[in-house]
Amino acid sequence: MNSYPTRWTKQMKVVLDIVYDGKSPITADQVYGLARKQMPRISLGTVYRNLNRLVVSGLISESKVGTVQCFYPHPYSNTHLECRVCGRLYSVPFDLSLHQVAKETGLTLDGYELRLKGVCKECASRCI
Amino acid sequence: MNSYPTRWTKQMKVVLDIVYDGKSPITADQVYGLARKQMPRISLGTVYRNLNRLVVSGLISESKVGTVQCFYPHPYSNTHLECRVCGRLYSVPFDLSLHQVAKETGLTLDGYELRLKGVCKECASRCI
DNA sequence: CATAAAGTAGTAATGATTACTATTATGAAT
DNA sequence: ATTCATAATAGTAATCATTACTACTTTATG
Repeated sequence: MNSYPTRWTKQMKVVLDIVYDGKSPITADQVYGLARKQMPRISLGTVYRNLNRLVVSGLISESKVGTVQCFYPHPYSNTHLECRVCGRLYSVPFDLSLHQVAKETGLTLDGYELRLKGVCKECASRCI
Repeated sequence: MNSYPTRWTKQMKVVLDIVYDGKSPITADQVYGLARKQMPRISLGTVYRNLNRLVVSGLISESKVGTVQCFYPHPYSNTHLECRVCGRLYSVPFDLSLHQVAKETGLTLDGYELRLKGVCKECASRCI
């Protein structure tokens, strides 16, 4: 599916630096916008290709927020509540012990995404 | 975002029955295919609209598998491993106590999706 | 330097989902 | 039962993130 990087190109370095410099999750399109400032002719396909290669190699991490992929400089875990009524996504302060899960399952893990499905407090209070 | 059903239509009943009768998760497109056998002129948009309304009302559940939405007759929880190298999705026999999570967070929950991020055994053994 | 393979730019295609619009069906009030 | 406002539908077009394709360029290596 994803290919492993074999050559270290200028475009790959630009993409990597942008993800590393970012303080918050960034989308492929945002990386594209920033990359074009340094390298105006870089193409969106190249940005996607390099982001995916960097994920494969473990240099950056990725997770889906809503419908779009977001990229992070480091392994990343999060918990969200997805309200089935309003469809909104809420960040939830809940932590899973990745170490414990890795132990129980015998898997090598970098991070997790926990999507809780239910009804948010606002929608619940409206008695819908 | 999603609208709440106010009228009980034939199309809604057809969609609901198909999801209820299914033994396994079903996509909107599959529901559309089955619905057309009973109601040849039903439109895909109507299938989507009714599926979403049924989710909002809590009569059925939904979760994303890869890039597509899947629908289930009952609240549904699952754990998957997403391999960052090959991109494949593996079902993992790990259960989270939803009751415990609900207690800790104070939320009303129907189910969860836990996406573990790491490297699958096959890719790990290839030493990539 | 030569050369094969990997990467890139630019553009077109994909595919699930949503939006739009004219028409039809529904349910509450008369 | 008939009327009537409005919710829902069919059919089609549009979105939009992501991937695929192709001719050209760059890279690593003998």
